[in-house]
Amino acid sequence: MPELPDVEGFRRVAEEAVKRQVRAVHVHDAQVLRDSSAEEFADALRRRYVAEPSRHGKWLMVPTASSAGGSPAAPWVLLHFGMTGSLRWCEHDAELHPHDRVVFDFADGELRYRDMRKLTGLHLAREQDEVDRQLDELGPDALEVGRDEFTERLTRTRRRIKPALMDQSIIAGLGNLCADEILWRSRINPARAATDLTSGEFGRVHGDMRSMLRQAIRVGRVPDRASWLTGHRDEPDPHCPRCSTALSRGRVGGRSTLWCPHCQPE
DNA sequence: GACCATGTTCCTAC
DNA sequence: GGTAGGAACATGGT
Repeated sequence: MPELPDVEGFRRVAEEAVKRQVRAVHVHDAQVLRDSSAEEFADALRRRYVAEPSRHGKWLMVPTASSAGGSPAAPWVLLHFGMTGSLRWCEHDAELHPHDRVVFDFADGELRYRDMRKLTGLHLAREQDEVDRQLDELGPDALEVGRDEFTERLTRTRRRIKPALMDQSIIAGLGNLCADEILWRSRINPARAATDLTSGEFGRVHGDMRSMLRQAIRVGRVPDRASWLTGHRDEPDPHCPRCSTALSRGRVGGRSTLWCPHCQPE
């Protein structure tokens, strides 16, 4: 699941816990902790209060405070969801899922980090510096970046447009599904060189990116509607929702790619 | 068993 | 140095 719209959904889930005190942290699988042991992680967060979470690209950042309304401070929990991660608010008596790797326990419920494949995980940032260092590796958030900076950053590279869009250091937040969806809306072939796009085409991609993300955020994930390209990914013989041409499948930048050969010509 | 999967990082080759 | 391709990571679905 997790691309920008999904992580924005998880941010809203994390908001449930704001001002609540962490009673305990149960680490069921320490493999998802990237830079701390289960003990360090749990000890650092126990009795801290959750402060306002923020999102940048596919990263969710949760600061803590020493009192319910206290100012956001270290330690922070930085969450990445890989390909299969999620965050959910659960009642205490809800049965533990086999993929619930870390549970944050509060008086009236719990926050669960669930992840099947464990490709990424949770970071404990003990100082503001560590949060900044993580953010430094990311480009501007896909929802925040303006048209001019968007164009400027993407024309700096000689790569193809799809892998460039998905490069988190250029623009943060877009994954495989979002990239395909945006390029289909903009009628741009995913294998075209980024430097080959005109200024008008970049304007279109930027606008389509924003509207696509806003619509997806409303439902907290990338929808699988029939009117969206993404809604046809898993079909054996998918057709373009716009012109009914048989869709093409291939690999671009090492990722499975779906596009319409009629709407998105080379 | 083979192949595929919404992500990231590391290695090699051109 | 930039770019592309492949493998690795860990797990499950078809």
